[in-house]
Amino acid sequence: MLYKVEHIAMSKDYLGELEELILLLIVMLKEEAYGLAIRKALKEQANRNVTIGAVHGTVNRLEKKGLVESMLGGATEERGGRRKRIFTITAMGKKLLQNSQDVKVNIWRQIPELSLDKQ
Amino acid sequence: MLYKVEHIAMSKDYLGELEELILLLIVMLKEEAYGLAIRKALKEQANRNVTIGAVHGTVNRLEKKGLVESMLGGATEERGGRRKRIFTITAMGKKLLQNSQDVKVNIWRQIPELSLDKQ
DNA sequence: TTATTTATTCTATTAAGTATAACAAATAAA
DNA sequence: TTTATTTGTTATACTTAATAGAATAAATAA
Repeated sequence: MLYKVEHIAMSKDYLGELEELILLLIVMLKEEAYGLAIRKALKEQANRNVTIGAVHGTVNRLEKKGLVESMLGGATEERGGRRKRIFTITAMGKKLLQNSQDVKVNIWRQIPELSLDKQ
Repeated sequence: MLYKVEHIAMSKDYLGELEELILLLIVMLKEEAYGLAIRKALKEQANRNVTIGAVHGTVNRLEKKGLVESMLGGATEERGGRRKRIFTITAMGKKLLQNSQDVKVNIWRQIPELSLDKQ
């Protein structure tokens, strides 16, 4: 059968699961918020093993949506390797991140303690 | 070019964004956790307008993963309409839900208040 | 120049999220 | 006892997010 397809392009007003985590980690990591460091933090903080490709895919999406900005780090550090691409959260990113957490905390508050106790 | 595709089927140990929200709402709604009520709660609690198809798609996925169970509600209530399919969270669901929130709360705790203040 | 290190980008694919329409089952009304 | 109305779930088609794995790029060191 046929379906009417009416696609109104607009940026979602909420974050994907990995998007939220990575956005949080970018805030946490500050000046050290770049691809590999984010990947490491995901492992340490969330026990998540994501590939570096997945991390970059996500930060690029976040940047496209205007939730983060990026700039290249200095090249004159005494080490080999390419320059880091440092990410920082934007005002819009902050708002969305705060809201995502608020919504969940609010629901948690409406759940009586016993509901989630281990039997 | 060619890529080796080695698919090891295994259930992820974390929740998608909507999965987490709906799982939380199922706990909150208790005996009233069925499709339409979940949809309504998403609107009220998270300001999310998702279609009923999206809700059922998600709860079915959650059940397939063993994170919720469902059973049909009584039919003898004084109202028309089909019987409700009531969802309850499983022990595994609880564990995952608790962990998802713990991870995020932990990162939030490592972020100095000022990092997210409005300028 | 070549090797090593540190990092990002590209390609292909699966999984999650979504809208819309169709269908099903219960009671109420004709 | 059919038809309407209400309340609900299922099916289909599609877009976006998440992912793995390989390739590429740019910096310093040998």
